[in-house]
Amino acid sequence: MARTRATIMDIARELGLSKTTVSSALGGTGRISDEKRELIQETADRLGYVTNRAARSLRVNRIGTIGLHIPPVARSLAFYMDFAFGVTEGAAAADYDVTLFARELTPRMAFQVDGVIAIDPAPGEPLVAALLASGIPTVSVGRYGGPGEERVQGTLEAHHAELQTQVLDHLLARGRRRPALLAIDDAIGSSWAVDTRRTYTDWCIRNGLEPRVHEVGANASPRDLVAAITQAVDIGGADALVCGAQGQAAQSQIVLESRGLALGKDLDVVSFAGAAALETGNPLISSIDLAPRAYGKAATELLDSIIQEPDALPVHRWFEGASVHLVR
Amino acid sequence: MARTRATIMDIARELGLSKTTVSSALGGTGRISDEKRELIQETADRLGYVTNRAARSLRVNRIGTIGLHIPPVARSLAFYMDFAFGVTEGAAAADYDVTLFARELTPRMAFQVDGVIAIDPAPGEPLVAALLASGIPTVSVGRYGGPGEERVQGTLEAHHAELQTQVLDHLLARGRRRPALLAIDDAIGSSWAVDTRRTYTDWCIRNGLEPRVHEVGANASPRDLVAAITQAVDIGGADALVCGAQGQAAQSQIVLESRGLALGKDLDVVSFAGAAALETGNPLISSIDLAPRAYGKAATELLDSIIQEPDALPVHRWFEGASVHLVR
DNA sequence: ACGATTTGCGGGAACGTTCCCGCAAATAAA
DNA sequence: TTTATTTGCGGGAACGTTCCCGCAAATCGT
Repeated sequence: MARTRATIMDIARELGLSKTTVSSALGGTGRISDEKRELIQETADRLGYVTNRAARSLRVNRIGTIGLHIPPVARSLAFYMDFAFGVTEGAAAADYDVTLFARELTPRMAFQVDGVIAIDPAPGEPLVAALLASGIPTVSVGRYGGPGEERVQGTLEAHHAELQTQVLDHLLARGRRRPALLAIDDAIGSSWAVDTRRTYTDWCIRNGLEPRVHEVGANASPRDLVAAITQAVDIGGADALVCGAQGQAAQSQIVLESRGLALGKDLDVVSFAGAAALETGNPLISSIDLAPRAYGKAATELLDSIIQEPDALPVHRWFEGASVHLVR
Repeated sequence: MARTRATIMDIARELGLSKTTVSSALGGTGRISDEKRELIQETADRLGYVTNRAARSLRVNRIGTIGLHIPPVARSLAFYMDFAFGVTEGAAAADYDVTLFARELTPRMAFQVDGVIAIDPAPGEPLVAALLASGIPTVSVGRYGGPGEERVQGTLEAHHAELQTQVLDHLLARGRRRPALLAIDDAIGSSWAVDTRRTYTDWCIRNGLEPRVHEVGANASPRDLVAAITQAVDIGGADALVCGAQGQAAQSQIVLESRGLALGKDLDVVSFAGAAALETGNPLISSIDLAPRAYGKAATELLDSIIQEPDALPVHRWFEGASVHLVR
């Protein structure tokens, strides 16, 4: 069909105007009468004009692409997938492409992006460190605790501590006194994983409860999970399960129910990172909805603002889109 | 650090040559003495030169980006995440970027890519249909059964039927006579889902067994899964569970083991789409490893060849990277 | 009414590549 | 030796934008 796209010159010729006029009309710059601006916009639509990103990139000296780094250990989680789509959504709005960053960083990759979003980076994650060293505008979602942290120009964080405390308080209000945390293995070491553990422990101490932490591992097999649950409930006598990773609360639900235990009565299960159809909206599971899609979009917006203003001081921003869902 | 990248002109000046010479040396075109070619390559590396994709795109009239469409229903599956990384890997090798396609297609998106990969498209998936209508080179991974199918210029398929039959035969060899299929809800309607069901049913009939199909839904909650398993085993008296979706076999494992059933003895569980750490390599679960990463890479290679040769006839290609893992 | 300013628009260059062509020197064919 | 051909390289244009500047006409201030 449309083998060769309409250019700005086609519009100009069609209307007997100059390319400059058309360009500034479309770009919203310069001084142009409203009538002409509308006229130009109209014919642009009619001709199916879409601006040639290569030409623009070349001219304005911007790549038009942002990189997205997802921690290798945890890529399978739905959270990251949703987050990625949130990023692309925000990117499209600001006229960026998104490229996924795989393991190793070739120097060329660093030059092919205007900026990078790293979600839940482990401190010292080699790819991120390399990116930072090359001076590329970088947003860390969750704090990056590794070397070169001072070069991170933007950090986006959710109110994990507050949200988690709300859920824990709710547990307390329901009379639970022996809640156990199914914590993600520390090997990941993301600020989220670290903070979660700390929030839980501090909260326990503050409320005079004994912390019960059980490691599970981000890619835990169902068997590992069962083992951890058994350990927590049978040996530890837990009366509530606080699940860190997405989906683990829902899985715990089956395990416990298959033992004849009733959620909400015999014990409670809550999720710190509720999965869409599994936990969020589950009438028996209190959960935190991290709103990954909006989270990703917010990250892109932050990155974009940093790219626009490269010399600004490092900025820390809070993501306000997360929410808790409490049962009953 | 590197605020402004070295250009081809910088290399030319440094060596007292012309940009043409440098360009063709780097691009491997034209007639150049080997000595000069090496020399140019050397200094290019030394200066950290990396070709400006915008300039190249503009000149050679190619976008340098391919779109990836993942079915909205099933995005959370690890398979698609791995597949996406396989695509980016292959794309990097052929010097493409990858952009994720979200729900709606704005006409501009269609013009911002050289081609599209659609993995497991539902027949009639609106985004894919729109893409096809716009005449963009398109690869369908799994068959696209919808309107405009004749415009699909490349199809990549794995030998699902053969692989699945191997697994089923293995079940038969182990003495199982009442295997039940946990099938993904037909709403998705991808060729994989349809073929799977058909393969199972035909195989049953061929072997004189009664087909037992239980719907589960791609985003089934653990509870739904438990219900299906209960139905299959308790009511249907199944002696083997054939799981369609990734991760369901591993979940079935817990459900069954928590009932005191021994996998491999009392009954068998197999997966038609083994998840990496959960099922593939699980000593109790036979599974098909779809090798999503390699699969994705193969898809990009196919798409690239189509982009190079736009007028070729539609091509169907088999992906040979999948494999089965049989227990014992 | 006359100068100053603003408004509306166009010419041209530049971004970094690739590619077509041209041309001298070297080499081969006669 | 003379004539063809090949080899090695450079000049210049073009891809589609954006942006700086210039300039006439319209509008304003007094």
